[in-house]
Amino acid sequence: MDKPSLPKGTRDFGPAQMARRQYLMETIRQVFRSYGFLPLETPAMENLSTLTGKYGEEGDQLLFKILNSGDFLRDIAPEKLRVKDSRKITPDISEKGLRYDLTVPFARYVVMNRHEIALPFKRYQMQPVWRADRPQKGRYREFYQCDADVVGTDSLICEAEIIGMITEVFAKLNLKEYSIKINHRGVLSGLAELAGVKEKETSLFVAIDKLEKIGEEKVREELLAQGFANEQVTTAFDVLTFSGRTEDKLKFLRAKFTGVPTGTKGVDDLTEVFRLLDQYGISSQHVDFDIALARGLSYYTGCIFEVKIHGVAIGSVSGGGRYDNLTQAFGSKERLSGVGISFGIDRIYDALDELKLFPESAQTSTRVLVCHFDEATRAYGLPVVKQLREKGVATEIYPDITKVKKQLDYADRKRIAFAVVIGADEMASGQLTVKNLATGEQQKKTIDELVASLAS
RNA sequence: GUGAAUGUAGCUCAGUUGGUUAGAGCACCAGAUUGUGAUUCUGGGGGUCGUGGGUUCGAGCCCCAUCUUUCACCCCA
Repeated sequence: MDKPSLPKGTRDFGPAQMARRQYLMETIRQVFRSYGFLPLETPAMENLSTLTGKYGEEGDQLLFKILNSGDFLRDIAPEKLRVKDSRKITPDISEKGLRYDLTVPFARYVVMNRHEIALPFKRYQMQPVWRADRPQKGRYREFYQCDADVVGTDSLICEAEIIGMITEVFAKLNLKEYSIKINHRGVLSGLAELAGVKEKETSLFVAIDKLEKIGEEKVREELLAQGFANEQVTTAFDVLTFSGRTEDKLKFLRAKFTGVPTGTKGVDDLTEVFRLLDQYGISSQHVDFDIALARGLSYYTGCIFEVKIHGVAIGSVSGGGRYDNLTQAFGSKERLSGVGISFGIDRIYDALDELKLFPESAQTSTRVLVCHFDEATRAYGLPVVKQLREKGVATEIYPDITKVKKQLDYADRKRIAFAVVIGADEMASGQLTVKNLATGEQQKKTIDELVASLAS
C-alpha cells in the first residue's frame, strides 16, 4: 500500500487551523449579515454548460471536469477516439465540473428562482471553489471564497457598501496596512477608445494590469510586441501615469473623456461612489483609485475592486465588481445588474499568520478538564461535567482511569484552561481542587462555586 | 499549460572526491515522583534517504523518469 497523500494543491485543516479559519469566516459572516445579506449554498458541481464561457478562455482551461459515470466510452464514435485529442471528446465524456467561483452559480440560481426572489436580492455564500491551476504560495487548487453579491439594482450604494464591508472586516481583523483598489471598466474602455485600440481592449487591459508589478517600460515593450502602435501606447500611458489625489484624477479623466461616453460613464460612477462614501461616513482612507487596475474575469462591466494587504507576498486577498450581463448568459430576458465582493480566506489566513495577527481567543479549545483517580471519583465527576456543560462551559472528563500526571499532560497539550481534580478527599469534603493551568495556582471550590465562577 | 529549484526520523537540518551497521537538536513514549502538566534527570522507539528504474565491486551522494513542495511566466482568491 502506498503512503497516503493528498491531491496537489489541497490541504487538511487540523483543529488549530480550523479554529482560526472559523474565526475568520465568522468575522466576515457577521459583517455580511449586518448589511442584510442572507446565506445561500449551491452544489460543489455544476453542469459544464453553466460554467464554460463565463471566465474567458483561460478560465475554461482551469475548470476541473468530472468524468461521466458508467461506461461512457461505449457510445463514442471510434473515429473521435482515434484522433487522441482529449479536448475534442470532453463533451462526450464529461458533463459536470467543479465550481470555479461563487458568482456564476449565484447568477444561475437567480435565473432559476427568479419568480420567488425579491429584488434587490442580497446573498452571501462561503464555500470552496476549485481551479486546476499550478499551485504556489497563496495559490491552491481548492480554496474558500466568501462572497456577498447584490443583484437587481444599479444603485452605486452597493459599491459604497462593498467598500464599507471590506473596511469593517479588515478593522475587525486588526489589519491596518492594506489598500482597496477601485477602478471602472468604463474608464478602461474609454482609455482604449482614446488610444484607438477599441478592438484590442482585452490585451491592453491584461498588459496594463501588470503596470505596478513589472513597471512602465516592460508594459510598453509587451504592448509594442503585441502590435500596438507607438503613439497608441503613448496616448494610453499619458492617461495611466497621471498621478494625484482622487479628485484630481477624476477631473483629469473627465476632461480627457469629453465625447467618449463609456469613459464619462466610468468617471460619473466613480465620482458618485466617492460621494456616497462621504455621505455614508465610510472612511475612504484605504481606497485607492487606480486607473491601471483591470482584473481578468471577463464578466465585469462597471466598478471593479481588488484588495491587497501590505507587507506580505500574497496576491490579492479580495476582489469583485459589477457585472451587468451575467444573468443574460443564462437566458434571462430581463437585464439584471449585479455587483459583489469575494474574500479569499485562505490568503487572508496566510497573511494574518505571517503578520502574527491571529488573536489568542481564536485558538481556545476545551475550558475545563475533569481529572480523577478511580471509578468512584470518575463517577463523582460526571454530574460536574454535565452541570458545567449546561452553563455553556466546554468541558471534558478524562475517559480512562490513569495517573493524574497523564491527565494534566493531556490538558496542557490541548491548552485547556482549568483542571478540576477529584480525589477521595474532594469527594468526601465536596471541595473540588481547581487548578489554573496557565498560572499553576490551585484553589478549593464547591461545585456551585466552580460553576458560578466559570459560567459567563 | 511553459521554464527552473527542492525532497534524509513527526519537525528543522548535518552527512567529506561514491566506501562498512545514516547522525544531531527539538518532538514523541516510558521511568525518576503510586494526588499534579508546562521546567530538570535517565532510558527508549522511530528512517526500504520522496518513488521507480539505471551506472558501479559498491549509491543518501552520479544519470533518467515520476510525484510533492517552492519560484518565475500565464492567470487569479
